[in-house]
Amino acid sequence: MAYSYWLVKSEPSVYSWEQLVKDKKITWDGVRNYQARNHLQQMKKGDWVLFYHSNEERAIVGIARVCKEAYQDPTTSIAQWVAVDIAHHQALTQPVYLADIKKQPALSDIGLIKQGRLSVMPLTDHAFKLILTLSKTLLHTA
DNA sequence: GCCAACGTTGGC
DNA sequence: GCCAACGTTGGC
Repeated sequence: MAYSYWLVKSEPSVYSWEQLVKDKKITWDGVRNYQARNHLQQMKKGDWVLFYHSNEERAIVGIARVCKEAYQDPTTSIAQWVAVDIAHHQALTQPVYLADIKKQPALSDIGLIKQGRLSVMPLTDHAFKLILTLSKTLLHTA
C-alpha cells in the first residue's frame, strides 16, 4: 500500500525543525482543531510529512515520517484529541518559501494556501513531489 | 503590531 | 438552530 503525504505546521519559536533533528522524533500533540485531528487520525506509519515553519520563516524546511499512529493525546484526558509521533527523515536541500509556493499554479489549491489556519493537512503525491522538486531535494527512501 | 479568516462558545 | 461575540492563527 502506498504511503500518504501530509504537511504539518509549527512555529519555529515553539518547536523547530532543528529541534526535531536533535530529538530524532517528537510527539505531535496539542492539536485542538477537529479537521486537523481528523487528519492525524488518518496518518499511517511510514507516511511522509513535510515540516513547515509558520510565522517567522514561512517555509517548508524538512521531511519527517509518521512513526506511531494516532493515540490519546498525552496533554489532555479528553478522549477526542489524539497525537501521533513523527520522526526526522531528512532536511530539504533548500527551504521552499510560502511566497514561492504561491507562484506555482499547481499548488494553488493546497491547504497551506486555501486554509491558512489549518495546522495538519493532506497533500497529493503530485504536490509533495513538486515541492521536493522546488527544493531540489532527492528523497532518500531507504 | 495589525488584521483577516475562521473556529468555538453561549445566549436566545 | 441561529448568530453575535470572542479567541486564535498566521500572513503581511
